[in-house]
Amino acid sequence: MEESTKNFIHAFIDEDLAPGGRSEGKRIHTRFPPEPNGYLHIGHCYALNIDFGTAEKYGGLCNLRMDDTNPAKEDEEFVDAIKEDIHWLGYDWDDRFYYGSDYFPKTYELAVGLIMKGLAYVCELTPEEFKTMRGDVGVPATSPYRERPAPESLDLFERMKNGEFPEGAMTLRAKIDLASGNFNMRDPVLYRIRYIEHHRQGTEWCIFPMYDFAHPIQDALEGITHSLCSLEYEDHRPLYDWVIANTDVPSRPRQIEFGRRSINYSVMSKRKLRRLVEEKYVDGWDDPRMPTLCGLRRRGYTPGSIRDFCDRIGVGKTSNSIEYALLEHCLREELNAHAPRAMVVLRPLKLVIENYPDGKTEHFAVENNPEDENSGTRDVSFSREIWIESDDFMLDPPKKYNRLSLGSEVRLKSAYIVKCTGYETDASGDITLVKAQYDPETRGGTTPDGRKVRGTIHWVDSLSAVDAEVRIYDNLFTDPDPDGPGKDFTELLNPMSLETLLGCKAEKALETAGAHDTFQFLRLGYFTVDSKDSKPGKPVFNRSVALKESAAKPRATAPAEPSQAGPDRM
RNA sequence: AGCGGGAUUGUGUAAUGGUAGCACGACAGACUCUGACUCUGUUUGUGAGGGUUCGAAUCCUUCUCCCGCUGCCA
Repeated sequence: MEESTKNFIHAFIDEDLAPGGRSEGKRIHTRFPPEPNGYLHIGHCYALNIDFGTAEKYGGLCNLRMDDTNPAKEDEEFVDAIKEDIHWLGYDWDDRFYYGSDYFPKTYELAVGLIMKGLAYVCELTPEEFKTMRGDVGVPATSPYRERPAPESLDLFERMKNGEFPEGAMTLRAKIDLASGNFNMRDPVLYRIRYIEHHRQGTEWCIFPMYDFAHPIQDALEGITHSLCSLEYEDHRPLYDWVIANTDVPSRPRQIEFGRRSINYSVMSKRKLRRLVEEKYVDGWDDPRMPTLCGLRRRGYTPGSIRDFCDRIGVGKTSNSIEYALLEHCLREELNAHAPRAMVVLRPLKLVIENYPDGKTEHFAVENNPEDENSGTRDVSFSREIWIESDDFMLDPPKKYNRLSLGSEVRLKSAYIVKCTGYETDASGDITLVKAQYDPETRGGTTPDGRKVRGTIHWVDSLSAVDAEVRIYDNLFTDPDPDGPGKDFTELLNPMSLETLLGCKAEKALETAGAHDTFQFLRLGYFTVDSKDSKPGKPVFNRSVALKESAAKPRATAPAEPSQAGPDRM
C-alpha cells in the first residue's frame, strides 16, 4: 500500500529541504482543513491521503483543523462526523486538533497591524456598489475609501468589531492592486460583518475574516511548512504569500496546489450531494450509493481499499475522472483475501433430490476462505430439498453452459454431484421446481472415478435456510459524467441503482451476522450486513461489489420473481 | 478577452535528452469444487505543425483544445 512513489509535491518539498531551501532543517508539517458544513466524500480521501501521506513520508506531522470562519455555513454537527470518518480511514492527528475560529483574536490583531502599516483600509462600499466598481478585464476597480487615513480605518474597524454597523455596511480591505489581472489581488475583502451566531464563538464576534486572510495566518501560526490544497486556489497563492509577507507571523508556509480527482458515474460537489439527500433521490448521506465516506462504509468499502485506491490514482496537476472500476478492483482485492465465504441464493428455485431419503440431514465442512488456509471450515447442512439460483437451471442452455439442464450433471459445492432428471412448471409455464438424482459416491463433491464435472453451483438447505433481504446496487447515474457542462444530474439518475431482493435464502450461519460483517457470497459478490436495517434473524445485506464475470459466461435471463422495488426505488 | 493552470493508449499514472513502462479495463488462452482468484498472452498512446540535436514525451517556437477565477463562500 505504501507506494511512496515520488510526485511533484515531493519534488517541491525535496527542493525546500535541500541546503538553502526554505524548509532546510525543518520537520515537514501539513494540515487537513475541512469546512464543517457537510460529510466527507471520496474526494476528501484523496486530499487526506496527500496531506497525511506527505507528512508521513517525511516523518512529519499533519494537523486537523476545522475551517470555520464563515458562521453562516458551518455546524458543530459535522465536526464529530468528520473526525470519526478520518479515524475510520486510519489517519490520526494526535492532539493537534484546531478550529480556525480559535485564532479570531490573533487574526484581528494582525488585521490591525496591517491597517497601521497602511496596507488595509475600511471600505464603505455596499455589496452592490462593490460589484459595480469591481472593474473588468482591463478596467481597474475603484474605491473612494482607498486613501482613508490609517487612524480613521483603525477607529472604524474597532467599531465594526463592536457591532456599531449593520451587515454589509463596510468591510476591511487589503490595499494591494486595483488593476491586477488577478482579481483576487484587487484589494480583496479581509473582514466582513455578520450578525450570525458562530457554532463555537457564539455572539462573541460579529466580524469574520475571509478564507484568504485567515488561512495563511492559521497555517503560519501552527507552523505548517506546506499548505497543500486543490487547484482552484492557485489564483489565490499570490494573496496567500502577500498575507504571509505583510503580517507579523512566526513562519512562512508554502502553498502547493494539486488537481482534483473525481469518479465517473458520480457527482462530488457538496451542493449536489446535498440535493440528492434533500430531494430524496437517495436515502440519506449514508445511502450506500453515495460517494460519502459514511455511504461507502455502509456499502461495505474498507478503509484499506479506499486508501489503496487513493495511492493508485496518483497526484498531479490535472483534474481527472477515475473509473469506478478501479475502486471496485481495490475492494475485491482486499475482500478476496479476507472475506469469509458463504452460500446465499438470491433468486431461489427448489431442487428436489429424488433418491435422497426424506427427513435425512447431513453436514458438510466447507472452507471459509480458500485463499486463507488458516480460516478453517464451517458446518453446512444438506437435505432432500435445497434452494438453487434460478438461473443455474435452463431448459435450452446456450453453448458452454456449465450448470443444470435436463440430463446434465453439476456439482453442488462441497456436497454431491447431481444429475437433472426433470422439472415442473406452473400454469403459465414458469419453472417451479427442478428434480435431480444424486450420486452417493461423490460425497463432499469429490469424484472417486475421476470424471470431470464442468459446473459447480452454490445451494442452501431448505430445512435450515434463513430468509434474507439483499440490496443490489448499481451506478447512481446513467451518464459517466453527470456533472458535465449543460447537464442536469437529476435527469440522469439511474432508475436501476437499487434493486431490493426479498426472500433470498441464506445459509444458517448468516442468521446472526452483525453490522458491517462482510462475506463473499459464492459466485455472486461481496456483501455487507446493513448497519441500519439488519436485525438478528432478519438479516439485510448490501452488495458491496459483484464478482468479476468473464464475458464467456452465458447470461441467463434474469427472472424477476422474488424481486421487488424498495420503498425508495426511483 | 485579462490572469492562472493543463494536455502521454478506453481510464489513471511513470519516463526531465537515450528501448514509451506500470496499474485498472477490454479481449484471448491455461488452471479451477466459486465462469471468482491465479497464471500467460494480445490490442490501443506522447493534441497539431515547425525547429534544435546523432537522438525529443522531455528543450525552443507557433497553433489547437480543455479547466479554474471576476462572492462581503471555502
